[in-house]
Amino acid sequence: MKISAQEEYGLRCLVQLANLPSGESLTLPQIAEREGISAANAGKLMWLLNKAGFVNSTRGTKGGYFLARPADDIYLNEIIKVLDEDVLSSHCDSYTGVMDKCVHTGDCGIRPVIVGLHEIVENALSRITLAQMVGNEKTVDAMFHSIQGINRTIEPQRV
Amino acid sequence: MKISAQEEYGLRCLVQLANLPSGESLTLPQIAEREGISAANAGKLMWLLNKAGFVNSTRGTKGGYFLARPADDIYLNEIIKVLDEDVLSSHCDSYTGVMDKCVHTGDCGIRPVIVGLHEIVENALSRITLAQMVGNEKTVDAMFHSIQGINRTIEPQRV
DNA sequence: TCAATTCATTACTTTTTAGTCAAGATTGAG
DNA sequence: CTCAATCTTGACTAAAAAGTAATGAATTGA
Ligand code: FES
Ligand code: FES
Repeated sequence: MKISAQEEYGLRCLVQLANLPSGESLTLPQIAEREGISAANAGKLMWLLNKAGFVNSTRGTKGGYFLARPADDIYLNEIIKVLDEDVLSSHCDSYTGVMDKCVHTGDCGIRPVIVGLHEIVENALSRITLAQMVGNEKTVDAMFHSIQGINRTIEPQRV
Repeated sequence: MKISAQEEYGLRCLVQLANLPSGESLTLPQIAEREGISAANAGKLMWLLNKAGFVNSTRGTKGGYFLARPADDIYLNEIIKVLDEDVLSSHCDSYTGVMDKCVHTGDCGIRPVIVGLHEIVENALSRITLAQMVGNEKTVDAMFHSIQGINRTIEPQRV
């Protein structure tokens, strides 16, 4: 269970844009430098994010990328869904071994656990916006734990 | 954020062994058939799990694999740690782009989120035993949600 | 003993993911 | 208009993960 390179770097690039004063934009070399990746790689990531509607771009001198929507309106689960295709809905089509379909047809004790795990992650991500990732480590860490702390699936107790 | 093939199939093979009546064992072809993977692949997985101490094996006719410990004593996070190396503790060494180290030295808003996500998963897995994955889909699903429901990180409220 | 069965280990091949390159298109400045 | 800066796009290359093959070693039973 790990995050892919595309998710990691794509997310980082978006945070760089979210970090920007309103009206400004970043070029590929600028993004690349700030994240320590190559400009070519940044280009590919921004292309994906552009296609998905998270960023807009302008060409030519003074061109660059900027967020297409307000950062506090973009939730991380939307981003992750674009950067790494959704496996939650197709688990049994993805891990088929040498067969065409999962062998545990119908009754399966694995699926609820794996799918449940992915749901937990999805759930956690859907509570965080891009805007909330801007800031220093301490602030973001506090935000994360505060949000996840509220993530209770238990019913309120009666007193 | 997805589970790797090794995690998926390794876990499945262990569940097959956990499913077994006490004293019995499964050969590689048997495991392979039950999981719809090749015997060679099953062999590699079982080799890993054997090295890690989750299963024991006997050779020769009537040989096979069986759990080295009681299934209700094996937690999923231990298994996953063996099947897919731990990324939780080394995030900034893994995604370094073209540099040697992460660029956001010291103060980073990404790390707490990524690390936090992995912690959530680790946490969820550490609450489930292999024994709890034996059973039909409905039972396991109920077990999973019941356990995760209790997974609250919020302090008890004062009244 | 000897042959069949089974695990053990390492090397190899294939597939997938990650990352790079190069040619093209658009924009703005002078 | 022309040029340099910049994004766009698809093909290409490299690296990592997944899966296969082959050889060797232990065990059992005839
Ligand atoms: S994992 Fe797909 S049916 Fe069990
Ligand atoms: S992700 Fe490593 S320092 Fe930010």
